[in-house]
Amino acid sequence: MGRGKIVIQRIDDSTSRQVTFSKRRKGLIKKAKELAILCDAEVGLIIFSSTGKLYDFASSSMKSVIDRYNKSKIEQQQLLNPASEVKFWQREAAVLRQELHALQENHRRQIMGEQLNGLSVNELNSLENQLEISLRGIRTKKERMMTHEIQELSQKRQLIHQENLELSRKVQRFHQENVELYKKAYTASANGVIHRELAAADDESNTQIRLQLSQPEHSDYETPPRASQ
Amino acid sequence: MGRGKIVIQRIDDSTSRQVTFSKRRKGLIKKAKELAILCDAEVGLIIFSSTGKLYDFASSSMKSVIDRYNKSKIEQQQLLNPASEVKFWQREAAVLRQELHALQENHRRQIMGEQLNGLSVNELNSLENQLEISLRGIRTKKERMMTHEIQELSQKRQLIHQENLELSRKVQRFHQENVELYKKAYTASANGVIHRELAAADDESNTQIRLQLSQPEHSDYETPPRASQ
DNA sequence: ACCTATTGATAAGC
DNA sequence: TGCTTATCAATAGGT
Repeated sequence: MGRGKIVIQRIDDSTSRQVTFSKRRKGLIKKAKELAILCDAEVGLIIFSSTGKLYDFASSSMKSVIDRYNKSKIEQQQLLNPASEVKFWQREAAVLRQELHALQENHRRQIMGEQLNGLSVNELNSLENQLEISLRGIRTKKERMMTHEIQELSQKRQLIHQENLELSRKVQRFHQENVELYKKAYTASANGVIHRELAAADDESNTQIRLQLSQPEHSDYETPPRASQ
Repeated sequence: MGRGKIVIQRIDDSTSRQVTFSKRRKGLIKKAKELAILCDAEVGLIIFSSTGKLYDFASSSMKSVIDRYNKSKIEQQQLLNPASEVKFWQREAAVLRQELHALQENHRRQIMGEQLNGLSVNELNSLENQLEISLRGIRTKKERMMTHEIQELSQKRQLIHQENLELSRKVQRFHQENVELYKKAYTASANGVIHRELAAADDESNTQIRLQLSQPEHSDYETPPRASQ
């Protein structure tokens, strides 16, 4: 829809690509909004420009959408083990180990067996080089994977921690409200017995909350991993 | 765009809402695809119908998009937290890589340079062996460190997650108490205006909490934090 | 950023 | 759900 028809393939000219990106991104987000409103749907849209800038829209909140998405996906494929991610990396590590082992085995067979078949020193040399190159490749890959895993774990932990902080705030807010409501109820009502009960429960919760609240603040991550419990 | 103009607000008739949902969902996904292709963008789109059915599109993979989104979001607010753990490990990995590289470089210099100084083949042989032994030692150490780190991160995540669950329960309990207290206050007090305010705030919090509460259930934290081996 | 000719999306109806 | 068509909305190309 425009002055002319266009083919849907990467726009080569960087300028018009950028212009088109702006226009269409705006349109896409508008339509996402409309769909959410018209059809009472929950919609989340994430866009990264080719330059890496993030644009997003969510009818509720992106967190809610992503959580619901993950929940759906997990429900969808309950066939798979819930420990999928760890399992994945375990499998991956096993594959790498095997790969390595096979290579070593191969190597051994080569130099033990075929040496007798009269390979020249040059041939052996190139064989050795080849094997060393692939070994290095495997090591690099393994290292990348582990680094990646560490990063992902850190990120996830960060997310959970943020959630934790939010929950802490929520607890505090509730407690505040609770106290206020209690005052209202207590001053307004003639019956003090029931309320004294509630007040006691409140006090009990209160101390516990203070403990909880102090935790996230002080357990910063750079601290050694020792579980303090 | 259609036989008539429409107002953007929830379509009341359930049938036409469903029909519109089908059409517009299809259109939205098409446009998301086009944007990704035309502008070389990474796009993720998640749609839940009002009946809860999930529809999604991702130009790469949804995992990739969501990970990148989280990364972006964390980076955005990481201006406050420059001493980040991720950065630390990135640095650490870089250091290890350099160490390795330096060693290899050293090795090369040894066998390339000092060979001219008239070392015997036997001497060179033992030198090579020595270097390989120390290399292997470093690799083993590095690997142990990374594995250890992964285990620790998993454990920490698990701990924080448990904290999270407890906080969630606490929030729920508070909310429950809150509701009860509110009832007391409302029935006992003559002044209804102030309390209606409180009740509204309560409702708002309530929905948010439900979202929060539903989360931990579905994330795969129950996964044993144990890294294999 | 703004302007239109033109294409594309879709509301309504079957 | 799919097809058709009149209409409206998005946008390509230009300024």
